[in-house]
Amino acid sequence: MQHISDSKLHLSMPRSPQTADSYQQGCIRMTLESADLWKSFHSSGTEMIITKHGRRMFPYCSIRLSGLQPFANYVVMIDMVPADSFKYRWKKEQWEVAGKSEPQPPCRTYMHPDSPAPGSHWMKQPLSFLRMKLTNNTLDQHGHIIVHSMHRYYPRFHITQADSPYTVRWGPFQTFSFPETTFTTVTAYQNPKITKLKIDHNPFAKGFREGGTHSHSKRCRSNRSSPVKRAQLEREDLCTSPPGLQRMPSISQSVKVGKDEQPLKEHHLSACSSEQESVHTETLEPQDYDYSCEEQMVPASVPYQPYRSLEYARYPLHSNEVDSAHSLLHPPHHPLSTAEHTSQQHGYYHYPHHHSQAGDWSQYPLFSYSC
DNA sequence: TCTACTATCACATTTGAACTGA
DNA sequence: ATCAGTTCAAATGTGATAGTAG
Repeated sequence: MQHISDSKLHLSMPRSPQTADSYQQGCIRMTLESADLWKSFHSSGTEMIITKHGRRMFPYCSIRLSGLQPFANYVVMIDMVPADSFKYRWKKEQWEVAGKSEPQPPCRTYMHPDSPAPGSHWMKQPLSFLRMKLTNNTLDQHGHIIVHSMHRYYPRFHITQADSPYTVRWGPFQTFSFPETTFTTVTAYQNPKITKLKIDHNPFAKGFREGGTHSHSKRCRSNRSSPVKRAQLEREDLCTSPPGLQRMPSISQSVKVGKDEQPLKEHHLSACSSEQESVHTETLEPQDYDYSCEEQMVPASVPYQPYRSLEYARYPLHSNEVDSAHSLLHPPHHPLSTAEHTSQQHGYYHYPHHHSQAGDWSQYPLFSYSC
């Protein structure tokens, strides 16, 4: 894992003799849009509401890409990675560890609706994952990303050259993540600072807030629409295909930053498929870099850290200790790692972690679902 | 009793079909 | 006939909170 001191990630492209041309000798860059917004949330401890039927993220993931081959097709995906192996609770105005994490829910990967698209398309404008939803319903049938409540996650972006979603699993991946996008999942907001931030920045939040109808005594608990209508809506939602363009105004600001370029550990990639899950494997041989799949992250320079009791003091997370914090926020793992791990027969990745509790997260598929 | 989750509310915003005019 | 721009109804998403479940 490499640490870079800014929000622009910079990756060396794998040089393939078969496909190499002038463009491939460049590098893929990914910039987090709304980095300032993410950081302001992160400084208070970002919380993401999750619901049974799926809830959008706010701030939502939006990135800018460069360094792609203009005429080559790419698929861009996102998934959620546990930031650590703890469960949290909100107590006395702060987050504290409430024990070990729950067993990992079914992992899903959300494919950007434009995928596959040529590099020129991806580089033309920022791409957002506004429509991606998070749910705590492990039986979800809508393809939403499944996460546990009261756990910490961070989004991870994957880019691969592919002409169709069905050939994705055979290609080399480049993986990116941003520490400031780490968040805690909740079913109801805990930190009032986060609530205020969301109301200030999220246009949808104004509707209810400014409506002036907060009195539940006036409310009629009967449904606004009949059960038949509601069921119909749910079916429609099930069939909804993502529209192309987003008209929601962007509040993002691209952050101009440095350009540290760091080669990462090697990943030998192989793949096979099950019904809905693909198997990506790698061997870790630091002497022999491949770059076929790599992940780069940026350390967050933000004061917020969850409170940890003495019981967990051996896993310090302090803003002054960027490296140790980073190893917790972003364990030195990779989705396409450790070929020998037996679980890979079932389509999981092995994540090497610093501490034993992380064993629950050691199996992590890249694709169990795409939407 | 406590904590976490779910359902429900009203309204601003988004979406896309329908319409209009060049 | 086609395209671009406009209008507007329906759909969507939002945070707060009472009720429920464990």
